[in-house]
Amino acid sequence: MKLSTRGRYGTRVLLDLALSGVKAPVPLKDIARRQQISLLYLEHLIAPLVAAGMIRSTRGARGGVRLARSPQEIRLSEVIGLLEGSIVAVGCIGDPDGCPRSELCVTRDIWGELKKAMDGVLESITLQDLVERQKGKAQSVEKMYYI
Amino acid sequence: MKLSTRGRYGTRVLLDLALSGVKAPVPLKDIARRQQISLLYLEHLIAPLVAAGMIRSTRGARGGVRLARSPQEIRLSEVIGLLEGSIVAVGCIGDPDGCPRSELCVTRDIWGELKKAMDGVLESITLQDLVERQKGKAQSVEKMYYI
DNA sequence: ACTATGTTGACCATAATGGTCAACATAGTG
DNA sequence: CACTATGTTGACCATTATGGTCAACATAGT
Repeated sequence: MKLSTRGRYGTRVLLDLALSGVKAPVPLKDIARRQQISLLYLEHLIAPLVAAGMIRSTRGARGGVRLARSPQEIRLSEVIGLLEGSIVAVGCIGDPDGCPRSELCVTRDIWGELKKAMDGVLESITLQDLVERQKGKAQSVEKMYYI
Repeated sequence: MKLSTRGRYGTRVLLDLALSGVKAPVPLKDIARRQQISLLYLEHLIAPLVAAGMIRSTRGARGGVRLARSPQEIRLSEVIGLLEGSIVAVGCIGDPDGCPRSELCVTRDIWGELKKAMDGVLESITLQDLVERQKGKAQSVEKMYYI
């Protein structure tokens, strides 16, 4: 049970975009270099984000990608949902008819609670939160170097 | 990102053992039949649980497996940990030197929080809790049939 | 026209998942 | 003692997910 690179890379890519703060399209090449992700892989990574209208892309020279919404309006739950599929995606949840003992099944309830706990965490964090945390961290590191 | 059958089957097997409440060894064959799990797969499933001393096995005729501890003392966090490995097992967590930017990485923190949330849920549930929930459910279903 | 980008679908290597098989070890039973 | 019912172990296998690459293409600037 683990988070794959998709969710992690994707989140970093979005944070990269949010931090740069520019409105102009950012070439994937730049993001790939900064985040140390293969460009070829990155192209596939962002496809679901583009499809979902979370980022907008521009082709051609001076093209690239940019956030389609403000960072306050992008929740990690949505990001992870797009890139990893449903968290704790147990077959018997969501498809109640899949399991004949769904009514009686206690363990099923547990996986549901687990999912809810994770959703809660991710729902509560927006891209803007990440940006602020990042800025805070960078600052404290700077201070450390001064001392 | 999903829970595999290992964690789910394993939990059901333990619940099965706890519900039967017998001290005598229960043959894997019986558990496999009740839980609809292939016997051959089940044998492999329980290996880590035996190795960890959560269940005890007896070979030979009239052998089988039984809980090595009381259900109050078995937490789901431990079960899932044994069967699925660490939840949200992101490489960069646990191995702080793996990632050069671990100090600065904000997303890393998020995965840590996610893990904590899940651990919290699983830590709080013991096998005994499952037993009681199950009994409650069975009862309410009975009532439904009476009406 | 040319070049710099993103898009798409095919392809591939590796590992994880879910499962089976066969050989073996061990404990009871007749 | 022979036999049978169990659990143990390691090899094996098919399918899918993961992580990635390649090549052909579409499109927008210069």
